[in-house]
Amino acid sequence: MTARKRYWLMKSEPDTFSIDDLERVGVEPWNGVRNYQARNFMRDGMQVGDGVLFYHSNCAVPGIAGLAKVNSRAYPDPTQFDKKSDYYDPKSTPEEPRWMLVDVAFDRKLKRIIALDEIKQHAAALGEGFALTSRGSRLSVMPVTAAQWKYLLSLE
DNA sequence: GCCAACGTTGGC
DNA sequence: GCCAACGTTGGC
Repeated sequence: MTARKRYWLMKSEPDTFSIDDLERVGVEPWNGVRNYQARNFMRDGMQVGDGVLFYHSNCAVPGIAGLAKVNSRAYPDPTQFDKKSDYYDPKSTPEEPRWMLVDVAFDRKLKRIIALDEIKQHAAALGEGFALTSRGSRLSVMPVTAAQWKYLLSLE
């Protein structure tokens, strides 16, 4: 039995990894998440086939740039064991890995970027609990309800 | 590049 | 287990 499809928003800095990069490679291990809450969403919440809003952060026009899909169950992020990686975590061991990731697969680019600016204007419709529009939130992986998903894509 | 907001670390 | 110091995120 499969559980109902869930929805997520995942942030990426386009200078590092953009929706175009994802389109090029097809599938990408979402490495480098070093926040427990974000990890827990990937580890405990994500299922293969879930929908992902691919969000561009820390750039000229932050916003939702495309759609992706969760393409694997969570597994240990290999970069945590790699001493040469920026994401190396000396406190993590292969026996007890601290950081998990999922593979993310390209779905499609949006016809246009749905800018954060614009999303903020719909904050009321999206609800108080939405981490993207709640002040000061830096969460890089967050759940999106089916209603929020539908609403956001209706802006496209 | 600035800096507010937030999460984590570590001394006590 | 408190909390100050520090590091990071990410919009602007």
